[in-house]
Amino acid sequence: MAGIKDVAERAGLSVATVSRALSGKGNVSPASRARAQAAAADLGFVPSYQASSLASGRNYNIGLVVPTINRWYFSSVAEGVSAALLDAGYDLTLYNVTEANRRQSVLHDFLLRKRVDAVIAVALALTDEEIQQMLAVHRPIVGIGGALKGASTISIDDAGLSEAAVNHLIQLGHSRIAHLSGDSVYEPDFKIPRTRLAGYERALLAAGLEVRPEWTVTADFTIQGGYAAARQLLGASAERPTALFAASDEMAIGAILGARDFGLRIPGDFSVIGMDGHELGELFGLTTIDQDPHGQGALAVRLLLEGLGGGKDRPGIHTEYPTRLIVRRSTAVPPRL
Amino acid sequence: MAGIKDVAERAGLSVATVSRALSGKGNVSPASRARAQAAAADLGFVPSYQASSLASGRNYNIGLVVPTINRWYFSSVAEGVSAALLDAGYDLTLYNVTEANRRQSVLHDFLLRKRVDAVIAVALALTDEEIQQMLAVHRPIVGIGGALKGASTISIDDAGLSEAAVNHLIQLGHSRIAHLSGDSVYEPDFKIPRTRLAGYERALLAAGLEVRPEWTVTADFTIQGGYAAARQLLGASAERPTALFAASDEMAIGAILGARDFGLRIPGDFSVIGMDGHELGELFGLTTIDQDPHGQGALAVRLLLEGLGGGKDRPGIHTEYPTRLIVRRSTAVPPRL
DNA sequence: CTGAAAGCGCTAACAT
DNA sequence: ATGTTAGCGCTTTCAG
Repeated sequence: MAGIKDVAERAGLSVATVSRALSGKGNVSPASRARAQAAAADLGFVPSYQASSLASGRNYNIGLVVPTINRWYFSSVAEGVSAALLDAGYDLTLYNVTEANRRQSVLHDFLLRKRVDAVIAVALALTDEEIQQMLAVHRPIVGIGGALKGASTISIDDAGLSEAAVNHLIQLGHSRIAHLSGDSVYEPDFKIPRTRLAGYERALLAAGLEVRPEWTVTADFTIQGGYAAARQLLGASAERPTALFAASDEMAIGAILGARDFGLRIPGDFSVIGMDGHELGELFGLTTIDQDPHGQGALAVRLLLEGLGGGKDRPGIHTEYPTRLIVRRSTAVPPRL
Repeated sequence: MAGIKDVAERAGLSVATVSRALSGKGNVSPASRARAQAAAADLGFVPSYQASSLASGRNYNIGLVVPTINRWYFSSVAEGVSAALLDAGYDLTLYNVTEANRRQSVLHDFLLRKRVDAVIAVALALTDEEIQQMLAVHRPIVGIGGALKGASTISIDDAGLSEAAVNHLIQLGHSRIAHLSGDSVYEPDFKIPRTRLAGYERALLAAGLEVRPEWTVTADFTIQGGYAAARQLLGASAERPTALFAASDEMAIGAILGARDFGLRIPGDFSVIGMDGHELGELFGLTTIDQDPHGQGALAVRLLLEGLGGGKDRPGIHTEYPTRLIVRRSTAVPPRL
């Protein structure tokens, strides 16, 4: 295990110069730099992160906190974060927090222990105190998918986009529009399902359409859940809706599958619009609103890195991430009665 | 930022005693321990990881290397690893290595820099040299999903299980059995697709059935890919197979969808068996071989922790992870001709 | 059982 | 541009 000292010795330089030469910071003559690099290469020198972190206070490591890594949205964000971080030479520490009690420990034991320079929290509402703690020790936070008081956030306009999705259906001529909502048990921290539901209702109301409670069903954000809920909806409603707005693409796909099993043709008999931009949507011809989670992850990293590099402690900024409506084949005019 | 020194002062003890009291190592009188803990709590003391890592050489951090986090298998492994690690008080550093050239840098810059105590590599063939390097600096490795010379590995019997899957079909009476293989472009490091293909061919041969090249098609392990490949198979074959063994559940599901679009009924007209144990399999009634990636991830952590704790530098051990055939509704006797 | 002191390997003033 | 010198905050001999 060659240390910087060995390198210095071999290069005939001081450790300080070697450190500067290797890190690129500070003034070093080209000649010394070359000698340092050569010596380091010869010895297979690899600097110790802990030592340099301890000495400098920087970690080159950011923490990513997600409720699960197993759902498309979250793994897409993670991939975006990971790629951006790798490019920047940072490590990514993954905190897959599940139960409520574990959150405590994660935040306290890990994040606060200055192992990470910053935190990206996805769909996780931190308390004001937690945020203040992090910020107090100079650890920037960016939240994806919801408001985080005092921290920077990236999110989409859930209510507005839901409204737009429903309006797409209304413009096609639908008036019997159901909603497949997400169960907040599975999204405990943010009220995304509720916000999307609110957008749905607002669009209906704005168009003078009735909000029928029996046309709002709930599932767990998965294909399986969407399938079951859609069957319930289609099988139990006295009057069947002609269109459905699902709060996630996974549930939308489940609904398409469920509707098919009921002998309904998409979109001839039943239109479905989703939300997220899931890659599987293409296969099902799913009309959806693409929110590019990969890009959101990359943006979070950029914000953080700029904040880290620029140094200013400006208060959190909020970014509304751009989305786009992708019209495919799962939505069309309602069937003639 | 209270340090251990402040705690020591407040507790009226030396830093050494506080360190021992808080870490639980070494002999400390109950009274001192209590005082140290109280003082630490009062001050909100949180030990610095880098400082203790630097001093002790231990990191409480393991690296997980995956080719992608976006596919069910890998995110399931990651979740298993993450949960087990959290329980043990370890951090998880995620290395999502994609292109070949990045691998170099990941291994060198990150893994070797003693940031991690050990590495779990999923479906990633490390070179002998890479393994030796890691082992040389006392960093255990466990590989999941393939052989890693010198390191410990966890894998399933790909060839044997594929054979079993095909035999399931043969026993049902099928003789025209196709194979949906994985494209090794997407699995560059291990020859899993080839191994599964070999098992398929072996089973056919053992049963005296002909291996027809046109009945082996290839996709990228995804649902979309499986869908397209299955349509190709079903649409192009002069003589249509009555059953299909897919090298992943995702592709199997795609194939079911593709077959449905061809008007085939599963399993009446066409049987499909997959491999992996994807949670979506249930919805499609997919017969499959469950390999429990979550459990494999947890096991990898256990192996590592035991190795780390026990200390012995025994040579890598190989574990064959148990699997089970789950017979659902996608396989049945072949149609009468 | 406890304390003093010597580092862990590097970075960052501060001199030169 | 380069070297010297303190630490970063903790763990760990080594004495007592």
